[in-house]
Amino acid sequence: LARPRSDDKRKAILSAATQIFAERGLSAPTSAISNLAGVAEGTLFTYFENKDVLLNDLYQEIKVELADAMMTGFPRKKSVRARLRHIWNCYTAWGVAHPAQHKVLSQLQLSDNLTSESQKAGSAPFIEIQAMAEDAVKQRILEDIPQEFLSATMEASAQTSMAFMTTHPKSSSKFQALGFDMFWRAISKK
Amino acid sequence: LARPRSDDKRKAILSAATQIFAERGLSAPTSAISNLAGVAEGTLFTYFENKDVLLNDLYQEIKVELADAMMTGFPRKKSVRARLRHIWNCYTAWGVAHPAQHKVLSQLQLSDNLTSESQKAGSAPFIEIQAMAEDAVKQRILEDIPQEFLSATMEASAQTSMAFMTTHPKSSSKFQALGFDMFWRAISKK
Amino acid sequence: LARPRSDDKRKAILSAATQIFAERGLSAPTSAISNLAGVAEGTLFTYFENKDVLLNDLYQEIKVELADAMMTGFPRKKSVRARLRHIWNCYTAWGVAHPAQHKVLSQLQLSDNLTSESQKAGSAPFIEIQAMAEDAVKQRILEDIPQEFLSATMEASAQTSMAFMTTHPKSSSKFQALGFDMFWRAISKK
Amino acid sequence: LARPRSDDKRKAILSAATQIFAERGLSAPTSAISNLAGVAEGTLFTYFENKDVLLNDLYQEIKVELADAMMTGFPRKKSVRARLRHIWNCYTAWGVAHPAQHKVLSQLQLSDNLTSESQKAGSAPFIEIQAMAEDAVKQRILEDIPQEFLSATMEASAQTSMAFMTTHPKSSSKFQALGFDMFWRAISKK
DNA sequence: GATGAATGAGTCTTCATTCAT
DNA sequence: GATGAATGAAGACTCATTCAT
Repeated sequence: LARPRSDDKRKAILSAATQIFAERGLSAPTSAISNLAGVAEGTLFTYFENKDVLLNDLYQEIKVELADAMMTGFPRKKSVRARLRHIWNCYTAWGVAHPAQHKVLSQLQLSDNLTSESQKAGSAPFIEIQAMAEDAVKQRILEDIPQEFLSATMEASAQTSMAFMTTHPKSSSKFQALGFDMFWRAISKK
Repeated sequence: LARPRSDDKRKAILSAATQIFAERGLSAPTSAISNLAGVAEGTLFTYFENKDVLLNDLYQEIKVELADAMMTGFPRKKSVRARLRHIWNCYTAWGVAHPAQHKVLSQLQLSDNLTSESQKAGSAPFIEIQAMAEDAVKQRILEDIPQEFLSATMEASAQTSMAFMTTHPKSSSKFQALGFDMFWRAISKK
Repeated sequence: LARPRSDDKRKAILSAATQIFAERGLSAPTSAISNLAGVAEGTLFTYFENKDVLLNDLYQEIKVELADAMMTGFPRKKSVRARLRHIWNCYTAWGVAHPAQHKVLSQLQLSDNLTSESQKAGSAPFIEIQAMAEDAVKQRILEDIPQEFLSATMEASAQTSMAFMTTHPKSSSKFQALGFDMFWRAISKK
Repeated sequence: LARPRSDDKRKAILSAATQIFAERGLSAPTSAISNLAGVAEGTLFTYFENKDVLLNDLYQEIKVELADAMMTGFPRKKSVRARLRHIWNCYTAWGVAHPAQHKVLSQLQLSDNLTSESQKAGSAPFIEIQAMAEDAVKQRILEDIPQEFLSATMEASAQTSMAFMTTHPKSSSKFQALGFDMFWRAISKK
């Protein structure tokens, strides 16, 4: 192959897209992205067929990154609480450490640009978490809460914590802990 | 230009904007709005200086509506739990009954279009709720949670419930109750 | 109405389109047209929804002009030959006098841009000619030639004459006459 | 660059170009051509300096093919009518058998892409026909028609026949014969 | 005040051509 | 020579906003 498609360039575009979309919203021009990535406007379209594909690929990319962050060091053998706490900490830490990715993820989840395939692919890395939750409910460790509702609640609670962790960097760990305690009270038996 | 006369027209535009933004996102063209409102494209700009102003005014409008819905019949004399429950029920019921307003509100809160003034004005109607929460914390009825964090948590939890109430209409009241129970466990002492 | 859509402007755009398309082909940019017409690029699209509509409207416009040129002074009462001669003369004279229109018409007829509706509308003004031809065939004045084939032959022959009339302006009427004589020999009995 | 070696590749590109241009017009992208030809996008440009050169070379190629089709079995010794009939049959048969080539030829002749050199080269193979026609005029077999006008008329008439032969395959030979009869009446003495 | 035509900068995308590999 | 990624100038069309009527 003559000059193979460069993975660096692809990553540069995705990274630029993350930054630009975070700063200017999903309606930001592709030219701003190619510009920041240091490639020609047309080059973006050799790596991503069109803007929608870019959006969807970006979504999956971030989701994988996030899943990686959450599952490294996952204490499979420990208590439900410990495992949830691990996820909670990783998720909120990731969000605070990667505000652009986090913001873009939120925007993408609300937008109409995600294909159902992307959504499926995006939730795949989180299957283990769901399995754990279902188990815990069956074991009567958690309240009888539909699994999806539980996930959604965790998501929402973590988002709230993250927001405060970002806004109050000095109390970051305090809000991280407080958020989890509240979440745990919300879902655990007795 | 001073505030022009026809309040009907202003309301028609705001109502159309709600519908259009809910269906097509905040980047929907103003022409779609004026069109649905039954006024000329230019007319929109005699009622709202520009699109950003429209967005901010719409935000405040919806917030006021929402506050109205939440405060009518507010049981000032009852227990903290009863009062929170009232707010919870009103809020979620309003969201389910007014999906367009609710959706637009979420979009606006995430967008970069809101001025800090709008945000301030938008939270004004909720002062009473905040006061109540602070009181309850002092009275040791609630956990020691910063007031803002408590509000944000309530907001997030209610959003989650609403989403499920809308998606599962038959279990609407079940999710409404479940959501509140979880929220109450999260914040109440012991 | 505030500033009603100006027929002058519409005509200016159509006229500019004729000139530009004749000079640079149907793929000429719309900006060249708006530019020549003395309007903003966007204005073109308030008069014609998109380029295809412009193309189709232009086609019908030219066809009507052409039909007008051919049918004014049409000698309904004279012989078939006289009537065909009238049409021949008008058509070729029109083509020579309006080379841009003529060229664009040819291009449009070959392009894939014409809707079947446009084609129908475009041939409407020529119904009388077709009726005459069919009559003449029945009356045994003309050879037994399918009406459509006869029309097509006339069209092709006239095009050929026009081309030579344009290229050899001094012999214009000679070629006009020669072309018709040949055409008449081709179709007439005996 | 000197003419590169693989004649196969050159032919593949020309053949692909014929098909693509016939289907999608002369504005079809060169990438579609290289793609169909099974070569890289850049390769096309080692065989043809640019798109215009490709267009002109294709024109000459088709013209030569067509001349071949018309002159094989040419009855040099027979009557003018027989010789013209041979040409007529070969031309129309070729057009019907090679619709893509035929269509592209028409498009090229109308386009502004042909250099005068190409046009000269393209008409070279038809010199013999022209010579025959001039002879016949001198011999008073044909009407006194300028040679170029006669050629143009034959071209136009044959095109018309071809169009009907293609559209009405069942009456193909009928239209072939009818067209020639009309053409012959148009040009022959008495 | 109301109207909607006019404006033109801005957007995504295409494509002939170049050139590094 | 062959390849196909890279380029960037167009091009069709949109849309917030202005302003003549």
